[in-house]
Amino acid sequence: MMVESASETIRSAPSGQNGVGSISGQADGGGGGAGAAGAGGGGAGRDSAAAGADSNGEMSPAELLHFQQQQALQVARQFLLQQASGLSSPGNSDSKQSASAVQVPVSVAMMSPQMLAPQQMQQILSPPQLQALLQQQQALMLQQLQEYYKKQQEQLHLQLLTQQQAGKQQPKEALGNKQLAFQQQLLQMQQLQQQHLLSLQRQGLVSLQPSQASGPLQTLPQAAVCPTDLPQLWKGEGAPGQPAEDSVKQEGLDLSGSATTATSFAAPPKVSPSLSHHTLPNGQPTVLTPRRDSSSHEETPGSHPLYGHGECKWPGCETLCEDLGQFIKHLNTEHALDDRSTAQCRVQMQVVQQLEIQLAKESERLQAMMAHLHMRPSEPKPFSQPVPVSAADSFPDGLVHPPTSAAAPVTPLRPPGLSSAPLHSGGPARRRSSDKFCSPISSELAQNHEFYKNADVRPPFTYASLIRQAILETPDRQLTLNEIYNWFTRMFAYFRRNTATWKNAVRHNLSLHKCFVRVENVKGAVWTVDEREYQKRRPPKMTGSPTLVKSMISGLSYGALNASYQAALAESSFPLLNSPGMLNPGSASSLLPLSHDEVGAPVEPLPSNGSSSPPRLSPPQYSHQVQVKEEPAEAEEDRRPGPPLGPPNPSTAGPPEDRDLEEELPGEELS
DNA sequence: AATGAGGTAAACACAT
DNA sequence: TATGTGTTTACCTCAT
Repeated sequence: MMVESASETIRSAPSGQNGVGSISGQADGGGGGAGAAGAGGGGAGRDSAAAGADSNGEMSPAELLHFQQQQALQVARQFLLQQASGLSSPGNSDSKQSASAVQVPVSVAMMSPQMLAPQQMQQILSPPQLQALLQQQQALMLQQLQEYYKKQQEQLHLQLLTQQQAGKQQPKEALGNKQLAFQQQLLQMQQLQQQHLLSLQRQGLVSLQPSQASGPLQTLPQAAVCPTDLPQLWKGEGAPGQPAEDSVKQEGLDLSGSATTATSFAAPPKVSPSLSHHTLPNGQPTVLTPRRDSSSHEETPGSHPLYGHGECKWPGCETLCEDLGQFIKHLNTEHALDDRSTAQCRVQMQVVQQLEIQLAKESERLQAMMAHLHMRPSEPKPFSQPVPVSAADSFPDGLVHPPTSAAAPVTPLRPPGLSSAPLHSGGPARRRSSDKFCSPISSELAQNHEFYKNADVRPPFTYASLIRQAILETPDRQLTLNEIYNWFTRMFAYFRRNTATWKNAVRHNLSLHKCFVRVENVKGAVWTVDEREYQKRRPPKMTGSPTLVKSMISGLSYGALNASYQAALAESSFPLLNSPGMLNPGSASSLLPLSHDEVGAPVEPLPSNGSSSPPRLSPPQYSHQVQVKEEPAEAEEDRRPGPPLGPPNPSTAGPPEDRDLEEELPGEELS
């Protein structure tokens, strides 16, 4: 016990909330503080947990692997986007085309999580956010890598030139037809490098000695960074000197390493939100230094996919151009429609194809890995839950889980539904606010089921809402404490650790909230949910909400969310799957965008009293609940002392289904 | 600044 | 006695 609690303490520290405050950086500037604060207070013997408080997020090897896989995939995707967009643009030089392109949702930057510890980030960010963040980070990384590659290319170029034309070598401009061949080779080389990079990243474990390289790939060691090396990239250069050490150190994939990794993502260059990402029309995020930022901003309107950072982005060309006009000129002269350009274009095409193939493979691999690594938790336990084990996959609510895993290999990375809540709240996702605003827990869960199941991310729901969800998912609406625990661990990777902490929290919540009713059962005590009480506890304020929703969304959009992204957010945010009949998350979300909130809003709000029962909910059910609670005296009794109610409870016997529906709608929605 | 909600830690009682 | 379960209290953070 002692041990456990001790470790718990350590772990819990990070979760503590010094959310935004801790600027000191991951490891823990905050940790100590938080710990101290937390422990310090109480008069009673709180032994200071402060001592060991170390916020290092811990990742098991499996988790780390998963994480790295995700990164690799993201990188690949990014590459594809970039390559693809780069490919498409060459033809026309007019800036309008820039509009095309895929957007990389990166706006989350504003959250400037840079200084947060991994754990904190997880708490603060929702899966979608994390994902966006990851993308952002990877975009940055890519940028770095690309620049690196370019430099390497240039070097190679020069080498070749010097070798073959011993004499005056004019930079790239002077490239003649002869150089064409070289250039193509270079491009292919680049392609190889990229692929290699991907695979290396995938493996994560690979570390290369800077010196061992030979030939054109010489650069790989530095370029081929495993996630843990990223910080170096961000810092500037591949620091040829360190790689050996770092790689060795990180090869171990120990916890600290993983923590570092996570952190590294969180602590990218300190780019101000506005600067941090610029998503070029071609979907290529550009990392802008403050200095350039301004200029790029100006350019943005008339930017060109092949133009960024004041230089030509044409493969192998880094010609500096003062402005877009000059660039256009350059483009027309240097990269006009000729053999060379078409050849390069062809190469680029191949690169894209290769990457696509690579991506597919990687995706497949990831899927397999995840299936292997995370299956365990979801596997039926000997435990035998009174309820359908299937619960994990089919929510009673009638929610249908998106065929995520099967269809989208990357699912874990991109939870289908972007929960707006977290974005909105900006603070710890679990905060009450999030609880209220976020999409219905059931739908959120349904949509991100796989994600939460596999990613060690703290779900943006309150314990109360989670407990409720767990209970409601069962056919008979009741669970023993242990079953609740199991549900938590089964559904959320996050709760597979820190057990003492969250279990305590669960118990605490069960006892604390009136909405949870303990019922004596034959086998022992089971917990049920008093929906009415649950509804009650929601503050009235949220009621109106259209405004809130809007503000929320606008808040979300804050940065530079493009319309589509916002729309997506809006959609996913309020997928009220309400209509009892059709609870198809997918369809629901797609069908009801913003309007939902309105629908949902009214429902939720009704905190005041029974009246609350959301219009369309099945009143009967509520009445049920009401009855239980109706009698203050009895209710009370019911509750705590838990006078053995014969049949666990009304809800059970009767109309589970109805309840489901209704609950889903009103309750969670709002919450 | 006050208040409420939620999270965490811990003490304590009770049952197995 | 060791554990698990429940309850309660205290303190903290955050949002309103």
